[in-house]
Amino acid sequence: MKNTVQLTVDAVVFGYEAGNISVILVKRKYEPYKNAWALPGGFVLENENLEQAVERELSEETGVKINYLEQLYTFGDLGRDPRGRVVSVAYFGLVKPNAFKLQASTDAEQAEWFPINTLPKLAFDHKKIFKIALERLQGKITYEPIGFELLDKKFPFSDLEKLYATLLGREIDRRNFKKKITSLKVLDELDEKVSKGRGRPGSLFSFNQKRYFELKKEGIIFEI
Amino acid sequence: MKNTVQLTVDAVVFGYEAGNISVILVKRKYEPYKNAWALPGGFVLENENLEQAVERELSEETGVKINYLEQLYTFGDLGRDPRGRVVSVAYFGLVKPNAFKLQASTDAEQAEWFPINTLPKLAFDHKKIFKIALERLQGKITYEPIGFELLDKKFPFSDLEKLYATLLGREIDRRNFKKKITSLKVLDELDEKVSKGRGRPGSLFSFNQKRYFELKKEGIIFEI
DNA sequence: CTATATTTGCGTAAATAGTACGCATAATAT
DNA sequence: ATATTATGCGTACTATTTACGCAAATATAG
Repeated sequence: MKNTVQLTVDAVVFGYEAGNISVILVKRKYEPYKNAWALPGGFVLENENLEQAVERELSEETGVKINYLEQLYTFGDLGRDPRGRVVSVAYFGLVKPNAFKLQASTDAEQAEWFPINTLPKLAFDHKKIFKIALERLQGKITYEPIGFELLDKKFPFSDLEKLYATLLGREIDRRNFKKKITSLKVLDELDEKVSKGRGRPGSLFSFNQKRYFELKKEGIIFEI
Repeated sequence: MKNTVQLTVDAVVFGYEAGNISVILVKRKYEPYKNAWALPGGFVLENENLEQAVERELSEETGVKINYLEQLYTFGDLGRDPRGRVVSVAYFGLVKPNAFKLQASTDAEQAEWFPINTLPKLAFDHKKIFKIALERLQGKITYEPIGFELLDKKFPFSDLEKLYATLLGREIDRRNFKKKITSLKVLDELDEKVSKGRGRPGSLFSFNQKRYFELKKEGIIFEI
């Protein structure tokens, strides 16, 4: 029998609502790092795949319904966990706004959304994992469509625009942005209008799923 | 003590020479898959990081001097290894042509370069790992400069052109390609000329390292 | 009730980048 | 000499991106 290691999975799950990008953290119940905030995750069981492990841990610890999940990176440095050689396979997840409500009721392990610019101190090397996940999120928007996994089923165009502006960290020209998105033919304009208080009410849009996943497969290059 | 797994690293190392992209394979000496070809790799020792493990295995099994190495993906499905629960962290590597000579002398484990379109049957799920690595290689050339890690220090422009044509799997217009590369200011034209038998001799070029890594950092979008 | 602020929606001109070629030049092979 | 092969430079055409003007529909302040 060869030298063995303990294997965990951790998830960086992003959500977007009202111009804010947030991430799910859980408060640890046990040592090490008892009471510290950490990414949801835990040990992989002997009869489950890595993806199954992440989904199980997410459902146990946060109750959130994940909309998109992909492997991010594997962290295996010596000394990253005081319990010994623990290697963690990190995942990257996105959820839709309605999942925001779910977590409020789930207090089993105390899970909370934190806006990404006001994170508390994190356990283990989770700060590093989070940073890499954020880079991935920001990188993704330049080479594939994003939004379907983060926005509600129906949304005003300005929601999509704000999502991009937030992720890019700068303003974008609404008119050119709309032209670009329109040329991709990825949005369906609905008949409904919605008013957000002041200003002219706007149409609601939804993603055309077929077209959306076609684009994702092709790998669009999306220069805003 | 929690449930544990065995941890391995595997490397998909690409090299490029004379219009051919090749990958290093080693012939297995022991069961399982004795005498089958496989990606170089092996068990991670208890006192080394993942990167150290790949570099050690590569040097032990192939003697090749790796020029670039990044983590690719982690494979942890149940049943991927007959020895039990073995999780493999795969790496993606690139080497320069001069490393081609090195391996010829290293027969310890019998390591060989195989052109990527004439691979033998591979052990474990290494075919799948290879496929993902190849996609990564092909994907990389559209969003960051590539070539420095694969070409000799000095090379005629046609080498770079052929590399791109090979990776893209189609012909490219030399004149437009040169215009594009020139506009990136990433090449230094040397005074030397080189003749390849027939045809007009061409200047030798070298990558401007400073500029090259700047571009890589920015993440260019490189539509050929 | 009117004026102003706010947000959406449509359009057009200028600048930039990408594509498709033509053709001269410098070597080797016949 | 003449053909063949590979390099090198240029130019016209097309598509995409960027910058910005302005009208329309609503809420709110006075």
